[in-house]
Amino acid sequence: MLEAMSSKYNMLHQAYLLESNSQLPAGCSGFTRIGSCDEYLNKRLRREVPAVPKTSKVFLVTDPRDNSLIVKDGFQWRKCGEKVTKHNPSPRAYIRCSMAPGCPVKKKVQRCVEDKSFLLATNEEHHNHDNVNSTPGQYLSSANCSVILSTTSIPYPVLDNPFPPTITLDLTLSGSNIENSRNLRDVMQDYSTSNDDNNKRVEGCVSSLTKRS
DNA sequence: CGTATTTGACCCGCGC
DNA sequence: GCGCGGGTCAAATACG
Repeated sequence: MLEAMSSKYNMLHQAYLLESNSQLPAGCSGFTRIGSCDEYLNKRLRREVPAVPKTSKVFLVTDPRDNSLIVKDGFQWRKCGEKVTKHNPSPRAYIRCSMAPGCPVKKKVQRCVEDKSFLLATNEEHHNHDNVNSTPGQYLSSANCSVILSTTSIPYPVLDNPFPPTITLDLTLSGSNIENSRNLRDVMQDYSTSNDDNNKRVEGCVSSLTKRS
């Protein structure tokens, strides 16, 4: 995960530099344009469309005052279990999509050990129905997400976000030859220079996660 | 009263 | 084979 994040950030950084020099085609800007920038940087990377993974992990920041583990992304979720794991005193919630009968989507949500404002949501399977409340994968304002790191190529935009800035990093491994020119700490420090508190919280939480990985 | 949530028991996989 | 930890299930409880 650390390698993937570093790799993706490096590519994004290059893409940003290229864009700053007006070398990118129109429409290839912003952090949520990962796929198109990726292709622009290395068109030979993948000719064939990779299979959509059945599981994805979303690392997001929520309001610490909000104790709910239900991620408000437009879908209707039903909590079906809760478990306290060994390495984390915060309970892990097991929730299922109740928007449509027979929908196989399951989600595991757990708070970070060091900073309870961070949530790690693990999605399994895919919805067999449309989301009538918003576009798929869209997190709503009540989730209070300010940072979202995704292991899928699907961006997770946030609406009416009171905690700027919002950033989505694609953590999907696009190849085996990953070059790590920057470490994760650099990534987190660079992504925003306007909010030191957020940076410190992200650093602490990421380091706690990487210690166990 | 119907639906959602909680909670503890049970099951299963993995490591020793 | 046994114990531990994670995931699921279902009865009990809460809530609108």
